[in-house]
Amino acid sequence: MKEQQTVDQIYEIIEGEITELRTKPNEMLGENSLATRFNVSRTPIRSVLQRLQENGFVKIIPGKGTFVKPISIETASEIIYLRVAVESMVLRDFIRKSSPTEIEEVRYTFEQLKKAAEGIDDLSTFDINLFLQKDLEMHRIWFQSMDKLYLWNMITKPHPDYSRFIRLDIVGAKNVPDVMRDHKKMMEMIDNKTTDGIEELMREHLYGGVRRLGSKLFSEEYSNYFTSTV
Amino acid sequence: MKEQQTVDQIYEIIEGEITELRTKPNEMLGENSLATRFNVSRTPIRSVLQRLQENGFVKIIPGKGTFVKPISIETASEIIYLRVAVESMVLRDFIRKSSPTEIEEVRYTFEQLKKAAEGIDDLSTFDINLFLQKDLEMHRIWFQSMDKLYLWNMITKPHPDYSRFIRLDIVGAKNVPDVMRDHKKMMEMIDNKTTDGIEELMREHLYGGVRRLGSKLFSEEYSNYFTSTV
DNA sequence: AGCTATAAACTTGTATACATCTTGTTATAC
DNA sequence: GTATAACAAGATGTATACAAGTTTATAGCT
Repeated sequence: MKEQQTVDQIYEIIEGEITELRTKPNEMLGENSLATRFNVSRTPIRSVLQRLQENGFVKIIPGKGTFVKPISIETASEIIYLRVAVESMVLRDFIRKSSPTEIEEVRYTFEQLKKAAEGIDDLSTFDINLFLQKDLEMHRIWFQSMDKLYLWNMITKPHPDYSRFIRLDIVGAKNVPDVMRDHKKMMEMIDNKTTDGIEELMREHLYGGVRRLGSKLFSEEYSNYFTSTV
Repeated sequence: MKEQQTVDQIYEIIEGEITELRTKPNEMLGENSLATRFNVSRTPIRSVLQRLQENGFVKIIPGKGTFVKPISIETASEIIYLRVAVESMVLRDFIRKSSPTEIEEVRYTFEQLKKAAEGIDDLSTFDINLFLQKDLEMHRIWFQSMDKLYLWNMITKPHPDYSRFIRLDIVGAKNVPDVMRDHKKMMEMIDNKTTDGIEELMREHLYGGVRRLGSKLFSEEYSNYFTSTV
């Protein structure tokens, strides 16, 4: 039996291409062309496309075709709202209930993050991926300490609207100072064991990328990536 | 072409049976037997089973069979945690930003809920489904007013662990006073425009069903419904 | 030229034969 | 009686032929 791996690999490839906006919204994904491309029959391709539809990446229209769904700004915004709500509560719980060992773990990651951010003055050596990785890890530790790893995976897994929306923001070196400022405040709250204003801080932190997008969304180039009601 | 409806109908039936614990955890769902039962070929059945796997209801093991996944109490608990976080923030935002019209809408539903709860003294006329419906509607209005209907659907759609977990709780007339007490407090907060203690109230409200379960979970009858680490 | 109708070339949905893996049984050697 | 090995039955994975809907193109009529 051909390994089940095949279907998973194909799924990852196509989902990645949609998320990275290489295959654009409203573009068609024909079963036959994909079957030819991956050198398999239509059966495993159909399996992949149905999974993609179940996760909201495409819409299958019988007799017509399978199409990449347009991006809904509203839905993306609601996902961010979700993250603010959950991450605020997790961080609040972490500040209240975490053990000294867990706090040390966060501080260690925070120091690594600071170190990664220091290189920003010399762009030739600055490693943006390392920075983003440490950023994510800090958030993850809070969830892990509070035994909420399932939620963490639910929040960080690819959401069709949110994932593509933030792709449009250039996550580059110029955002590093903002991120560092927010994380410094969070670290202070952990040290002082104060939880006041966490929600506002988390809103600022997570909605940051949205603000930076500005009017770029309404340019001709991207206008037909989105659903009607922008 | 046979209507796509067929697959959706079969999916709803099987998912319902799993959620209602009629098909029990670890039970096998054979493609052939299901194909015979619904009088279709294996193809649409496979489509259904793959969707069920994508949503976490079953696990497909090639060459062996498709099995209903056991319930994870930890995951169910995290879903409740998620609801507490999101609903707390939504209600807080509702209290801060809602218009008089929207408040009137909530009050109207609350009055209907009270009316539905009054019949509890006479169990012959008491309609538990009407009560639960009005309960849900009150929560939904908050989300709708804050333009968070996508989140509402995400939270209330069937989660394999959470949905089956709360099934074990007898959602009966005896819980009505608890629910009414919580909703009364929420209505007061809306009237007084105070948000203090919302999170604790929401924890009490949503974790209520869990507490009532008690040691029932560890009885012989149910013990093998769950994953190892209870 | 323009409009209409028919057919041809797409699309996805379904049924089925065959391949491959797992598991349990059964027969045979010891 | 026991252990091992071969086999049979049943499970999902894949490829393919055919069914049915949708769009496009083309031939023909006005």
